[in-house]
Amino acid sequence: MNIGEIAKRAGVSRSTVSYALSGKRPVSEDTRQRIQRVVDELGYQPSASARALANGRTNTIGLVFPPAGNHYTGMQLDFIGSVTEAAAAYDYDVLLSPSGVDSDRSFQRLLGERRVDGAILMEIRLEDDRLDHLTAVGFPSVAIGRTARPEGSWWVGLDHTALAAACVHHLADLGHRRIAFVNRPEQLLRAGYESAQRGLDGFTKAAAERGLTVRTYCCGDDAASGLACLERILHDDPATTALVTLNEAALGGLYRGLAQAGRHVPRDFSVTGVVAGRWAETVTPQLTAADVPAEQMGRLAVDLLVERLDHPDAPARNHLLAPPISLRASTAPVGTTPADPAADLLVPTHP
Amino acid sequence: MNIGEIAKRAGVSRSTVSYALSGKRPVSEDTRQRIQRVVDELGYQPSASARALANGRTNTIGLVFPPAGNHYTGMQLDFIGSVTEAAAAYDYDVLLSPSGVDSDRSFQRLLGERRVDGAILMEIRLEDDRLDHLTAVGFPSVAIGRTARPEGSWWVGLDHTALAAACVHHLADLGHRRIAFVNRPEQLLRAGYESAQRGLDGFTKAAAERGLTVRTYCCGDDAASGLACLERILHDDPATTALVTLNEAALGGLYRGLAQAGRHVPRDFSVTGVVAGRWAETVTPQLTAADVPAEQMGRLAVDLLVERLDHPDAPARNHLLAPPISLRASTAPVGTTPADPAADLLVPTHP
DNA sequence: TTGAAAGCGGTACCAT
DNA sequence: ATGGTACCGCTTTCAA
Repeated sequence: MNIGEIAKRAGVSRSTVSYALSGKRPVSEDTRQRIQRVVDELGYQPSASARALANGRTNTIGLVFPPAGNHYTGMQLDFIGSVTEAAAAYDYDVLLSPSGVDSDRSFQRLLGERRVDGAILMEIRLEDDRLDHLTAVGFPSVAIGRTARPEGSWWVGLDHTALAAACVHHLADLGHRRIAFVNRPEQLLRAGYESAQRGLDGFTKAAAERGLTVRTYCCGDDAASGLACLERILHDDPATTALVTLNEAALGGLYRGLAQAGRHVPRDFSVTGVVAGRWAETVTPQLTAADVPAEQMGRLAVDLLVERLDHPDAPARNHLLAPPISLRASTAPVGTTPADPAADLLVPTHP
Repeated sequence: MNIGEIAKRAGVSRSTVSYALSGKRPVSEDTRQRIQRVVDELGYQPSASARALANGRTNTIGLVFPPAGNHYTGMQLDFIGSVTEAAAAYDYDVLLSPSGVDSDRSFQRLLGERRVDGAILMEIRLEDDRLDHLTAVGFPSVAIGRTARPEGSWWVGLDHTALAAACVHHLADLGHRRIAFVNRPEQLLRAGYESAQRGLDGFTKAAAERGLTVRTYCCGDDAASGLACLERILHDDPATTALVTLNEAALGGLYRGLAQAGRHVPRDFSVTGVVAGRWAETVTPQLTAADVPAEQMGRLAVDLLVERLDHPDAPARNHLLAPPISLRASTAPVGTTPADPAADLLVPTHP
């Protein structure tokens, strides 16, 4: 079923069908209706490939993210969801590309074979060869995250430095003096992941400013690593009373480690960090955290990209977000005394 | 940069370039190398649209899942990840389509505009108009889940009936007599979602078989709903000692509800269900559950689809999985006495 | 207001 | 072993 068939049945030329459907040229109401009737009857829809070939646009955007091995974090997945739905609202489809670096086959296909009109990149590194490549060839793209020199480029990012610092100040204000930092995996930190790097930076500086005693840790993206990490923290400095984490996937393990060590949250130990909101609410006690507005960020990234696609020489735009800390139940003043016996939980040495 | 340009520079015809690159016709080693050199020099890659138009294949598969509002469950997201990576291994790209029903624009585009060679569908309903449509038009697809009449079609599914029943038997064996069932949201159950329907069925029958007293609940896909649901459970029958859940997203809320009600897991209350493994391990205590092998299922679905695409008249194949219950820490014999004082936790009325 | 025809960039058949 | 060319299905310019 192609446009020629429709033309024949409607007794008009192929171009007229094309124009009737696209509205790019006036068509007499009479023939327009005749064509529409045939189209409806046969359920005709133009071939995406043919159209893409003819006018050089695929109406598809690429979503690039590192292959996560087995596990994506909740945050990454929230991005995928929100980008997909925001794109659907513009009638764009989303093509997934699990590519951590420039040279990944999937990334090459996306660009080289012109499968997409533009791309959204997740998990940005401070020096990101994928972005360098895209910028070099002038390919329309928007980053979720900032490189080391984000000026003049398109992105929507989180102010990880400020967020981590805010967590430190929150804990310091509560009287905590010895706190730990639980980062993403060491491999990612070393690769220069923006959130890991800037987060660590913000944490370290704020802690120095407040004169706190700190230790920083890298931690695998899973519960087991979180548990192990927490054991190291308490082993290295049993007097630690709080931690800040960027590692959402490890959160469950951190909590379990605290429970196993007999530290009650938040009475004996405070936990906070930067985590997507709805995941912060699944743990008990609910996590006091700077909520990553993944939904909003995905939508903004799509808005930006669509704008850029519609106006090829529009000046670069971006959004830097710094959501406030949502106070929930995982932080408390250091050295709180139990308010009632019921709070006296998880303490192994109990008469 | 197109194939004509390459041909010109290499001093051969366009067809020779095409054959040299595809290997579908012998080309003298000499010219092949000459062509390859030009290709490498110019970084030529054939246009996906043109190729798709010419040979009728896009080398893309569609992944169809319901628009989830804001929240995808961990399981859904594991599917997306595993399907994408499995597809990448076959050099297929994945196009996302957030479509719950046949009539969604995105679904229409996928099929009508022939954007993909085949599709994988998630969140199957017992009567699924999307699948009916696909089958009717003979479009290659594989379902993750089974309809009411799965014979002769392509799918990879979970034996939800058996899984829910296994959970019941596990609890009954531990001595539990009054148990609750926490299902997916009512709207999904009524829409005929396979897991919700078959799971409920399996639970109900197994409970009857064991002569248990049960209540069944629908519950929203989020922590707050889980908390509310648990409160209802204990309100409706305070003597309830265990629950089975299919609702992964509510799990955190269920746990919190139990803690708030002063029920210690697993001493006072056992929790089990059907949940993706890595999410079962993030909660404390870790959930004893039938682990949904999302990673494996995604891979199998892609394998099946690729096989179907390569052999258009291969007979339908499928995989029905019934993973065993992984014993972790959230279930225990009913009425267990604390082994040591440390276990004496979360009980409000404590001297 | 409409039609004819030249691309878009490949593939593959038919020749040589 | 290689070249010429029709064709995939749609868009758009040029003409009428």
